[in-house]
Amino acid sequence: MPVDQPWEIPLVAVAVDLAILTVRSGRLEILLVRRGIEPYLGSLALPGGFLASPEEDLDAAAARELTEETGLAAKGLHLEQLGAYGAPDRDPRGRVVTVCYLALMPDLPLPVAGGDARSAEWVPVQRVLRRRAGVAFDHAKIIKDAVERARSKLEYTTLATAFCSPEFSVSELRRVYEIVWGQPIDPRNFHRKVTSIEDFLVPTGKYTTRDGGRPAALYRRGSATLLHPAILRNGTGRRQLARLRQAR
Amino acid sequence: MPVDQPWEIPLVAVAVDLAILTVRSGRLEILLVRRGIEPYLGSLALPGGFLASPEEDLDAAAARELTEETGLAAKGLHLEQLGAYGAPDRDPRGRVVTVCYLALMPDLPLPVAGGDARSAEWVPVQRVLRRRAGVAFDHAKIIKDAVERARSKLEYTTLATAFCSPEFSVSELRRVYEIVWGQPIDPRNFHRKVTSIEDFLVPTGKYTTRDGGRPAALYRRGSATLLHPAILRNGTGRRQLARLRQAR
DNA sequence: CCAAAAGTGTTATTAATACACCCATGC
DNA sequence: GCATGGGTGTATTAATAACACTTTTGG
Repeated sequence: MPVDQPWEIPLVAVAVDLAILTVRSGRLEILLVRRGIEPYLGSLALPGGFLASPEEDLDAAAARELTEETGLAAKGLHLEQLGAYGAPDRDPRGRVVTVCYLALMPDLPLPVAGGDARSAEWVPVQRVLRRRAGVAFDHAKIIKDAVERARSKLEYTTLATAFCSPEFSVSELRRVYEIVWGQPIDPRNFHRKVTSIEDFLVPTGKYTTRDGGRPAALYRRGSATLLHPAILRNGTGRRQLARLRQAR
Repeated sequence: MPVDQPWEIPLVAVAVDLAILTVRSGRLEILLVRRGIEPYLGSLALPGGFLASPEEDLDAAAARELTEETGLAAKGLHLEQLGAYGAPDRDPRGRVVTVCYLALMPDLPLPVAGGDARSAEWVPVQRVLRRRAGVAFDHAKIIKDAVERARSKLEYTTLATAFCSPEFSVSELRRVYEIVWGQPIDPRNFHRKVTSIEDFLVPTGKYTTRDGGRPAALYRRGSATLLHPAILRNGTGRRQLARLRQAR
């Protein structure tokens, strides 16, 4: 915080970037835009931009960008701050500190036509994480952080439902977990677990057969936000670690 | 991220603030400084300051401030980014975005003499959270976030050891949990749990009687950073909730 | 009929909790 | 001796995991 010298304070440009994740065609994907100007012309980058005015709030800027990029009202979508990225050399044009936000959304048909929506496209995060898709600036690191944040929040919050449409079946919810975590989950134990957590899922009374087989009950998000007990990823528990150790 | 107009980009002042927590005299306390200038002259505030130069990295600025305020090398202390705070009206002097960092340290005698170290003092966080101590700017909110971050990280990481001196007993570690979480923990179950987690605590072979009673084995931090299974706070689990519900 | 997915029951193992009890020191 | 805290044992209960089995649809 400000202490003395109200002069010689370096001023920097502040940008707000968005890591918008969705589960689509069986994969975790992120919305990236093709850059139309230098630097990194033609590269993929996170959608975002500088503050629109010196008075714009960071959260408001993130919500504005989200609407601009997806055409959707930010209201109803999950949007949380991921962190600030401010390495001095991260932008060749000069000092830019970016505050990045994480957004989660279901697989919606994007009316990608809004003012700023240039060539936005969904890119599988694996392509970015495995360096198959080069992304501009330090965005690969940001995307890595965003994915890890999403992965860990599925464990102890009800956020997985943010990837689902308003009405979803237990197996659709399970597929979200499986895709985000990249590992299979026992359908039977999962069903029991999520339906027994209070206020996590509220039955709509409706059923669907869109996944084939016996009709599945449809649920809406409940009011719970924290999961107790948590739904833990395999591979991080002690038992799993011991198993891995044994298997060499 | 930068899209078009390389002009008319609002420039803002970027500050780096520190929420330095420690466990001291049986309480969780935070290092605050008494402001010597307007605004909020005379109020308590988080230590911090503007970037020293347009080239300074955010993490480096946080480490520099930490050293300036505590006289301690940032190396060895836990320092992580908490988030960016950028409400447009948070500083009456104009637009300031602050990137806040969380630092945890043991109860060390601070050689508070370093250049910038004005009147730094340890303040019990309860005094701030309960609005007994007015703090400048939006720092009450930042402190609230810092404490909540610390509390939740004790659950699933080995961070509690950051509050302990290099060699500590199990009960000293337990006291950290009890103080940060504000609730008693069964000493016997705690002992068993922490000593059974691999690479959490490494025995030094030494013993101490500084807490009275039978000599306690001294440990150093192990290499583990994540706890599996986690050490869960009471009051958040299902059983506890059910109990509370029953008790009305 | 069969395939496929939904959902229930059962059992074994692991972890959390509560608490009885013994141990090793200072005084 | 006694008080104090360190540390182990054990029984109960809850959560996890593995998997057999039944249900209900589409074709």
